[in-house]
Amino acid sequence: MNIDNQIFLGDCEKVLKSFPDNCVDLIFTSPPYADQRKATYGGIKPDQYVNWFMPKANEFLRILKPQGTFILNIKERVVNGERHTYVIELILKMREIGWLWTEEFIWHKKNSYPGKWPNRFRDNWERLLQFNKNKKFRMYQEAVMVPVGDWAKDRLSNLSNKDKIRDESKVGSGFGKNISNWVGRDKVYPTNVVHLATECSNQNHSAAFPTELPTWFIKLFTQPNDLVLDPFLGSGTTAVAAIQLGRKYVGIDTEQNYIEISKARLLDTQIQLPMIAENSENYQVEDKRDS
Amino acid sequence: MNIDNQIFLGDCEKVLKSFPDNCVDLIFTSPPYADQRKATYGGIKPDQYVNWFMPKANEFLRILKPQGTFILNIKERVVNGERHTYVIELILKMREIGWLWTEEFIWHKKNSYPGKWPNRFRDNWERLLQFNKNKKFRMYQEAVMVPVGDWAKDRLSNLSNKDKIRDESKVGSGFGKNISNWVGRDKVYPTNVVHLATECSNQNHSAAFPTELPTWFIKLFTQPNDLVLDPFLGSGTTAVAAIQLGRKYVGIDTEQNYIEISKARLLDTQIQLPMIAENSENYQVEDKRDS
DNA sequence: GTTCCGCATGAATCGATAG
DNA sequence: ACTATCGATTCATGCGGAA
Repeated sequence: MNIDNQIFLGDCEKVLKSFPDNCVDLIFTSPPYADQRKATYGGIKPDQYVNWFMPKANEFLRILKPQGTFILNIKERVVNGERHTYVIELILKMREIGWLWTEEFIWHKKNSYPGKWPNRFRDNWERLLQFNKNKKFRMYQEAVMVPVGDWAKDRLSNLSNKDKIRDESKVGSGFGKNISNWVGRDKVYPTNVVHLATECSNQNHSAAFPTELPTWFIKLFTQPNDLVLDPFLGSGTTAVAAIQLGRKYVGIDTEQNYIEISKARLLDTQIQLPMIAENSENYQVEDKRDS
Repeated sequence: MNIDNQIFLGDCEKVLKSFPDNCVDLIFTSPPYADQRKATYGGIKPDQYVNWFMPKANEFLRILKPQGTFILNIKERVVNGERHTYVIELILKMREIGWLWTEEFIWHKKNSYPGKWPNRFRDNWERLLQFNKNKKFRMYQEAVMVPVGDWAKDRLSNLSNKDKIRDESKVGSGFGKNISNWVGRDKVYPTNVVHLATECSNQNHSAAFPTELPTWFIKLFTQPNDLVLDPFLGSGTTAVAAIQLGRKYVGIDTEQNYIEISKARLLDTQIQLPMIAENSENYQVEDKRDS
C-alpha cells in the first residue's frame, strides 16, 4: 500500500494497522483535547483520556522510524478549578510502553486577546511533548537558526582580552575560549520556547494551530522527501506545512468533512507552491541545512 | 512564637513544626532541584526527589491559610538524554495528600544558559506550579495589570481586523465584544506566561531568580501586611520582594552563610525603602488594587 | 545627565576518559 | 557495567565605568 501524500478516513488506531513498521520520519499532531461536553469533535472525557490514547501511542511507536520523532501538541483542560492530570499521566504511560520523553517545548502564543476569569488569567502557552524511540534521533538544528541579537555586533567587532582568557582564570564554562568562531556569525540556535502568533492566516478554515508550528518542527526533524504523519489531521495544517517544505505527508481523520477541507487546502497549496518557492524564506531553508 | 519577618536556620520540615496551622498567606519558593547545587545543599538524587519533598509539602499544607496559595518554582533535569519525571510525579503526589493543582505558570526566560548539544536546544523556561487548599483562593488580579502599550505591541497589534471578525464569528461569545471592553483602557490583564530575565550580574550574591518573579506573585496573591513564606530562602530574594511590597516575610534555610546574605540584603532593602516608595511604580500598586 | 561599551556570568548538557 | 570528572560548546543581559 502506498501511503505517501494520502489522506485516510477513519480512526487512526485502526488505519495505522495497515501501515508497515518504521515507515514514518516524523509524527506531528494535536489530538482532540479532552472535553467535558459531548462530542463536537472527539469529545473524550478527561478521566478516560489516557486509556483512549494509549493504543494509538502503541501504533505510533510501531510505525515511526527508529531515528524519528513524535511531537505531541497537547493541553490539559481545567476541570473543576484544577488542571486535569491526564497529560502528565500520559507521559508516564508513554514511557512504560517504551517511548523516551526527550523534551518539552513550549509554544508561547504571541497574540491572544485579553481574557480574565475569577481565578486565572488567559492560558497563553501549550506543551509540545517530544518523544523518541532512541536516544539518538535525527535533528537538523541548522534549519531553524534565528538571527543573532544586536549585542553581537558591538561585542564581536572589538574582541576584549578578558573574553579570551576567561576560561583559564575560572572554573566556569569558558565562553571566551573560541571566540574567534563567532566572528562573522549572524545566526544562533533557538531555544525550546517557540514564540509564534496564534492565528492562521487562511480564513476558510479554523485550525488549532498556525502553519508555522508544524513548519518549525518539520524543518527541525526531517529532510526533504521525508514522510510526516498527522494521525489527527483536522483541517490539514500539518500536511500543508509538509508540502510547502517539500516533504511528503500522510493524514488520518475520523470526519469526512475535515478531510474535504484538508484536500481543498492541499490543492490550493500545491497551486501556489511555485510562487511560495520563489518568495518564501521558509522554502529557501532547505538549501542551507547541513547534511 | 512570633514568626513575622524572621529567618530561621534549619530544615524547613522541622522548623515548620513549630508554626501554627493556617498562618501563612503565600508560600513562594524554589527548592534545590534534583542533583543541582550539590556544592551548597548536598544534592538530591532525581529518583529520591519526590520522597524528599513530600513531608515538606505536608507541612506547607498545614501552615498555609485556607485561602492562601503555594507557588513552586521547579524544573526537571535531563538525565540520560530524557527529561526526568520527578516533577510530574510530584504533582500527582501533591494531589494525593490534598493539594489542588490549580495552575501552571510558565517563566519564559529572556536569557538562558548558553549551549548547544546534538539533541537539544537551550532550556529557556521553568515551571511555576500553583497549588491551593481550596477552589476559592485570594487573588488580586488588578495588582499585576500591565500598561496597554507593552501588551499591545506584543499581542493586539498582531491581530488584523479580519482576524478579529473571524474570531468573533468562530467563538460566538464575541471577540469583537471583548475587544471593545479593552479599547480606551490603559491597563490590561497579563497571561500565565511571565517573561523575565534571569539575574546574572549581582556581585554579592547569586540569586537563582530575579526579584521580579516573587514580586509578581506576591502582588497577585497577597495584600499589604500579609505573610509570605519561603522555606528554601537561599539568598533571600523572596523576602526582599515581600518587604519592598509592604508584606511580611518568613524565611528558612539550612545554610548559615545564605542566612547572613539574606539578612544583609534585607537590611539594605529597608534602608532604601523610603526611596523606593517615592519612585517605584511597583510600590504604588497597592493603592490601585481592587478589594 | 545620557549613551556607549567592556565585561562577568547564569539551577546546562554531552561525550570521552578515568577510577 | 557503572559512576565521577573534565573539556568543549554556547547567548543575552545588566552593571558600572568611561566618553
